[in-house]
Amino acid sequence: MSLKYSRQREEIKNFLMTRKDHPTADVVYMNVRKQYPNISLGTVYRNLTLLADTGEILRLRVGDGVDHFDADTSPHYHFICTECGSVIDLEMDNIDSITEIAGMNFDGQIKGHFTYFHGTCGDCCKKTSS
Amino acid sequence: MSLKYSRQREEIKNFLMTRKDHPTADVVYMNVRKQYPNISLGTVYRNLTLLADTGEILRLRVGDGVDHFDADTSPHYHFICTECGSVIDLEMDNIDSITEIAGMNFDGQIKGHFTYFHGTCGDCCKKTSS
DNA sequence: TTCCTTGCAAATCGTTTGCATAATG
DNA sequence: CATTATGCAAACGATTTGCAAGGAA
Repeated sequence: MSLKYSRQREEIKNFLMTRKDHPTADVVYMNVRKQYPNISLGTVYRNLTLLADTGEILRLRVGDGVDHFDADTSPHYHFICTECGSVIDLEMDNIDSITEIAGMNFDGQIKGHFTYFHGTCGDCCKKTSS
Repeated sequence: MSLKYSRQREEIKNFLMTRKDHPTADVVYMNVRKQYPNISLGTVYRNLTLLADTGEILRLRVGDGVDHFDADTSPHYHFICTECGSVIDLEMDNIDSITEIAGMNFDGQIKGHFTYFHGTCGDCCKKTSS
């Protein structure tokens, strides 16, 4: 089952690369529709899944019940604002050591971890204090 | 909107306290039904949400698309086996320092983090190697 | 009697899938 | 030509909700 080119998939990936706010499938759909008005939500979902499976994009499960997607596949962490729901990249030191810490008293094999931070983002801090 | 006693809620919480495998709402429903055959799934969901909101239980979003629930509200971490999907408690040192690390270059306010470890559990390691 | 809780069923939401047709290699 | 991708609509699974009736304070 080799992949064949598709303009839709290309456009989906291009759109994702222009955004650093980790859009949901629906947001991708809304935007790609500007270029391809006939594209269907199903096609968007199929291609997002395809791109995530091949490792070209990341599927983020931030805990709000909706999947978010990220074209930046380099290792990094995310922050979710509990006020406005925005998903923001964090620039921080590597914390892979926690995987070792977790494995110390565990008899299985730990391969990695999913971590996301939560709190109030910069913008929402200003709104609240004003 | 103060809470009123309900046998169903009591039984749901009691059942959760007997399990350390972090059941889903459906599993809770199946089991509580043994005591209360007429209980509805809706009631189970309503009470699980209620108990989670009051902090009496934890709602775990482990990334498999289904919510899991935990009556152990003491701070601890979870491991999810990618083979069998089981959710297991981890006994490990505190890693709250990662919240500080994450906050160093961030202008918002980080309140905490959700971390899930994944890999192959002890049982599945044995199965695979045999 | 007030108001929270229940059971039931219908509704919702995000996502997946079947199918006939279109596009790619 | 063989196969993958598409659009559309229907199907799905988990969870939520409206409502009339039941139970707690």
